[in-house]
Amino acid sequence: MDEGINEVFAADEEGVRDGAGRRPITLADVAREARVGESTVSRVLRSHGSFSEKTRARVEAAVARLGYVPNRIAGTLASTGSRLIGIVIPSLTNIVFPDLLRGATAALEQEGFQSVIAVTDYDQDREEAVVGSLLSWRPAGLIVTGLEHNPGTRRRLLASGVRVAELLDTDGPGLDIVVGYSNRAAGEASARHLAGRGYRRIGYIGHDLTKDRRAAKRYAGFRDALGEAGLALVGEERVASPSSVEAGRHGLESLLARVPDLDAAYFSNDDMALGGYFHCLAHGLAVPERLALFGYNGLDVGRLMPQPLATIRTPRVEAGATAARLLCAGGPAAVVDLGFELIEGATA
Amino acid sequence: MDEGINEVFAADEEGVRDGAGRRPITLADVAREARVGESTVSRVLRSHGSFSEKTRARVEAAVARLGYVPNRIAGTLASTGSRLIGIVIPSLTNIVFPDLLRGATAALEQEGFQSVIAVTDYDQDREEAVVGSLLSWRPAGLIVTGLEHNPGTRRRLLASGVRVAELLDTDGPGLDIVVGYSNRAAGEASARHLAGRGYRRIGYIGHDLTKDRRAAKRYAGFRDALGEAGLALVGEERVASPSSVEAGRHGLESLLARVPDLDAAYFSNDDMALGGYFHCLAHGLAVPERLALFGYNGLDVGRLMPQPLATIRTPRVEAGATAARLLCAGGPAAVVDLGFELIEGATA
DNA sequence: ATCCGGATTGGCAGCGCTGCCAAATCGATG
DNA sequence: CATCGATTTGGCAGCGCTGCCAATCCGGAT
Repeated sequence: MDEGINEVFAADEEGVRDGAGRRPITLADVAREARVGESTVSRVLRSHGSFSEKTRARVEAAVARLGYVPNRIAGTLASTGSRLIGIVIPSLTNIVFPDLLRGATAALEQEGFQSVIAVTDYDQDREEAVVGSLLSWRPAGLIVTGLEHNPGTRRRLLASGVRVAELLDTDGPGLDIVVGYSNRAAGEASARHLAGRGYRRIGYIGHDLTKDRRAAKRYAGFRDALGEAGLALVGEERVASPSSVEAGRHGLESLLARVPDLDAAYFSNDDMALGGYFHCLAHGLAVPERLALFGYNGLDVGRLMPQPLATIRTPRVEAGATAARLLCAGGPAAVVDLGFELIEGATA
Repeated sequence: MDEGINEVFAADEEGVRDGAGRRPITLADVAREARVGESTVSRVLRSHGSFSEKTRARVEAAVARLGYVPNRIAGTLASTGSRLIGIVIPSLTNIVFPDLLRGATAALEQEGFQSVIAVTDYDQDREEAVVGSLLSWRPAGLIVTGLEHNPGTRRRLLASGVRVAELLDTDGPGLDIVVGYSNRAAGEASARHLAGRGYRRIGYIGHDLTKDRRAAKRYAGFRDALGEAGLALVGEERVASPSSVEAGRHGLESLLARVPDLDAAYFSNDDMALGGYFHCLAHGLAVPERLALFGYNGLDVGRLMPQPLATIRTPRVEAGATAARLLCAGGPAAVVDLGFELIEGATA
């Protein structure tokens, strides 16, 4: 009867895989198969505009028969706005960024958006490059991490006219939407907590602060609040590598070698603190009697340690989700401070 | 002189942000500004075909002056193959999948490809949906996790004619490219190791095996190899939740309540094992004398514990990178077994 | 039977770019 | 100064879809 269906595997009878010679099926093929116009097929597939029930059935039957998959590349080009959101994160090694992704992609999906992800390795030049690369997909919005960007990145972001959400930091001016919490205040809160508990010989173990600006802000806040309490860091150890359990363990070891009478250690994050805890366990240092430990992020693992880690819980998943929703909603520029929660734990 | 440059912020003098009225800059604008043809601009920007040095300079100047960002949506539609690879992973909560992403995106970027990521939450129906969604971007290839897919997913994958790489499992037939290692063999090796060390009352602590098929294969291999050694599991605990430190800690606690004389615990992965280790620490159970622990994945954290975790290191980053390279290379279907490495550690 | 308003439908011009092909240009040669 | 091959360039037809607009259809009112 109809030749349409024979076109499915046009010029390629060899079945599975190797569609080399197979012409891809387009909306026009579906229209021909269903004996309706192209725009009708388009309307039915997007449930947009009006069409009769009978037409819907015919189109859907044709789609099923041909195994048609709409081409979103073409769809996006033809329509005005894209349904894409670009997400730029510094790292995939630290679980906080997958957390952020998780919140964002879940919310995005609900709104019918797709996300494209790029990783900068904490390098601002790479950030500029990946922002350029993401912008070339003409996204409806961009989610980036932190407020610090090099001038090229800022220029591109601004010039593109694309909505931008900056995440996980509220200490400074934002470009558009800002969702997060104050890293500075988190550092301060940590210092006040340790000082209030009576610790006096406090040290810092951190990773590369020139790249991780948020960790640098926590460090600054911590130092300042310590100063206000009449205290000062009695020692610090910065490892050159990214944060890790290993860096925390070795960092604490080095610091203790130099400052044996340390009574509390503030770590740049929970991974580092976990490493420090392992060092204490391995060397029989009583926590927190001999040495108190304080982290940052509030990872699950800290809660499950024999002694729950004293730390600050940050709403990472929520930040991703909130940013995604705000971008989709298209409201005005805004700063959303989600706050953080100090967890007393048992290590400090 | 030339009106081109005045078009940059056409109809919008108010500067920064809110490009509402601003007409996006297209390749045609650049061509006009540089006083060359569109195809010349296209050639220069892609360094493809031939053009004089003088022309290159003029085009680049025009691009810089206008702040032009190529539109890859249009570029992809116009050219034949896309430079997109879709990546489907079950979860972002477990660090192994970000590891895989890391390897894949790094390799992909080097080859000039962009990746689009989707998460299934270990749900085969969601996998089918996200595969469909990714296919609508007409990717050059797809990276999926595992070999088990529901019939709809397989059909879509096959029908699309797109290259597919299935990762982290070699125990079964693949669709096209397969990169990973045998989970079954990993389970067997773990069992042989424990049996060889003289452990006799061995238990299993795992998460939801109906969803995580690879963990199920390790479990099966473990049981079988135990059987060959004349042993059997003396108890097992399956938590309904996804794997986590918490699940491991509570799982071991429950199991020990039921089987107090357990002498070794095999966990579905390192996160679970870490939880188990914490339980032992918290309750003063000597490891490995009173209870031996064995994990899976070879996470960094296991290596840094006071006693390094006995586990199996899996090449996750390498698997991602290898799959990406094979997809880009476009060679024939293949199975690449990257193997795994048993780490003796000190907990078993 | 005729007319009317709303529901439904099809045609077609782009979206911004690439790929093809023909035209123009250049430089060296006869 | 004409000629020829190689290099460089521009024009334009799509890629597959959406959005607009005009055409058609339908059922009830006149």
